[in-house]
Amino acid sequence: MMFDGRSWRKEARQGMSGIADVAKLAGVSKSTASRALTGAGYVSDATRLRVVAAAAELDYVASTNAVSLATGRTQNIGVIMPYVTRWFFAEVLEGIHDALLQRDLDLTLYDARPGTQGRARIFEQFLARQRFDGLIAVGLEPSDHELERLLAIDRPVVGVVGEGGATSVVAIDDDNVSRRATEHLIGLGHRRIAFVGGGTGDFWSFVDQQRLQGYLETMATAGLSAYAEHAPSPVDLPGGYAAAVDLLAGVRDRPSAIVATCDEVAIGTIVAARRLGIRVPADLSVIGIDNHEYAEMFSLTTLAQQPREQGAAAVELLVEHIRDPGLPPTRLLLQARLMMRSSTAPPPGAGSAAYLDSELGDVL
Amino acid sequence: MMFDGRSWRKEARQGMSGIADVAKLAGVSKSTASRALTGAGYVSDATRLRVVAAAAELDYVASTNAVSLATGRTQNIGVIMPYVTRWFFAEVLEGIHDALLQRDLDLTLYDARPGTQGRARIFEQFLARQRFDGLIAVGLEPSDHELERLLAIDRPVVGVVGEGGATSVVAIDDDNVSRRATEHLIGLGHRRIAFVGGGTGDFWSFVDQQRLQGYLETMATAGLSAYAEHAPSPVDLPGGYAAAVDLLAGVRDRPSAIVATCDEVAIGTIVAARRLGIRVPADLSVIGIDNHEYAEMFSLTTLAQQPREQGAAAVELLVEHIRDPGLPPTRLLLQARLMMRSSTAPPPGAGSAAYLDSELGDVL
DNA sequence: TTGAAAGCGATACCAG
DNA sequence: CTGGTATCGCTTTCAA
Repeated sequence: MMFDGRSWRKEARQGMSGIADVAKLAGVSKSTASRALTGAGYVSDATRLRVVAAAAELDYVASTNAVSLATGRTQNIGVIMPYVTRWFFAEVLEGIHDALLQRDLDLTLYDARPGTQGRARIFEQFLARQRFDGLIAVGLEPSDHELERLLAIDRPVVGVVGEGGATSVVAIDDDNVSRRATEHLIGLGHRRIAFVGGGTGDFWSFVDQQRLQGYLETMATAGLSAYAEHAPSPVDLPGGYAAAVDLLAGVRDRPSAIVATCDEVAIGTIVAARRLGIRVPADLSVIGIDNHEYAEMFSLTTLAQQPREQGAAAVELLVEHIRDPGLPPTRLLLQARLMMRSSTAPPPGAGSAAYLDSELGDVL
Repeated sequence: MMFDGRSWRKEARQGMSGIADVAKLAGVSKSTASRALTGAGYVSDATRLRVVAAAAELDYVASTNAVSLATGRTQNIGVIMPYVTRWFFAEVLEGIHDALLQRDLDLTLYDARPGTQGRARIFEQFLARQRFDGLIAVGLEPSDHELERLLAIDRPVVGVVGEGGATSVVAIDDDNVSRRATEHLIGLGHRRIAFVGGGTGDFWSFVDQQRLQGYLETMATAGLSAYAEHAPSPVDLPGGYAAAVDLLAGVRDRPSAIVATCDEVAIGTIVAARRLGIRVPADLSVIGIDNHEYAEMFSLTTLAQQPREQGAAAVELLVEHIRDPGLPPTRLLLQARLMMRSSTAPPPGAGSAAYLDSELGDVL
């Protein structure tokens, strides 16, 4: 006895034609149609053409669910990140998105803001669904428990920013980057150099820790530890602004230069300085890390990283891991480039005595 | 003859247990297990408990692909927007994301930047796949052809920002919003009021057109058409900065107040003014639209909209449309609220003659 | 209240 | 090179 299973959902793919329709129109079997369309297996050129024509004729689009079920591949990549509103993350996201688009892969977004209930749900429920062939984790900094959940999913994971360990990672060398920023300032003749940024209490991100570390070590190496000073702040523009006001306002012997943990903080610092009547770079040098979209407008000297490229590289890496699950974890380190603009200069009383940073030569 | 179809992909769901395993462990049939887990159909409490326990025991997670294939529901929502890096869009995205998370729905992101090849691919290929039960289009402003593709997909669509027409929309009344901004300035005694922002050539967004329109009409109504002036600029901070420099630098009889098309442009304007030695609000009043995260830091008076709420509302609307496909299109207009800060004041020579905007009363 | 079996729409094996 | 058929893992009908 025939049972019409369609009855309970006759509207589901209403109008959509399936591969059976294509096969019928082309006068071949479903198998052949499938082979012709996917390119897997032998099909004569003649029939392929007929099938392709039929598919076009019918506006055939394969049901991804059916394909996924049959192949075990979702053609979808998960992206999980702690912020989508911050510049770096949004840029990485776009880089990932564009790279995926080119490979015909979809992107499912998980916005896992630290400390939120949503984040917990993502780790407990959403990731377990494994609606993706692989996952890109951007600056995630998972807790031990979260990491465990992450490794429990049976799909390759690639990180952007951070250490990696068991998974592949693309990042810049954060320690080295703040070192170069600091050295640039020292090279200009500054001694009293402060570091602005990094967490306030709860969320001290790994990246910021590394950058502070690089700064401190560089100061120590230069024998400038006594001048080292750290003004913590939320890692955004208003945060940098507030921290800079605290650091600079009404103080007589303030630092002559500042290393900011990122451009947002650096720009906040510049805005604060201007408001306080402190001239940049005449009275105060500021260097950032990022090359934010606003950097040029504020003439900010910075170490440029390319988040879009990092996103694209992560996609490449992930795709390789999906193709070959046996691949060992890689650590891809991208270089940051010093962008000389005019927020840094020799310190106030330095005159011509200041010597130029070696890297400056590359630019001039 | 038995054929073991698993051979070609024995690793696919390795370790994952299916509903068959759950059923076996609970000592029931797959059907019963399914009913117990999904809550559809009759199951005795006793067996339900056993099934649920078995599922927990095995860490059972339903294969979304199989579920989708069987039910025709993907449990996934598509979000398409022209930018993910701009404040408003990123905020809406977070609002949508969080609302979806609560409803156990996934989010697939389509970043359709105007004029890019990727955008074309999204419309031609990705949307056609219909990997979602519904779509939210944020400030998309589709071309005729794009709109056609959009309507061709057999799924409900909800817009955020814009007109809507055939689809439901949540938005603020852009025309009215710039009217109120302009009236606020006029109320303070300003006459020479310029409008900054809006497209440069190619992309004149609908929203910006409406806001410019509202400004022009308000000026006309107040008999101030002669003073009206429009400085077009890219709709971002550097764009506002550049436009403001052009508008204000080295001019003797410059405007005493500016309506910016959004806060990013307004802030760019403030930064430019400060750099030029023009005091805000003493010499120049600036009002924006948005209540951007930086607005407070720049003491920006603005008409606050709540993008997160708009995103959440869009989700709500969309879910209703999915539940009941017959529902007629709705247009949900949210109110913007005037946030008085200190970037606006009576014009330079006004003294006590300036009268206060009626809306000011609400705040004081 | 439960179970058996027919789909959902594709892919991939095997035989021809 | 092509076609028949058994899956992928789940839901839903229908009969018991």
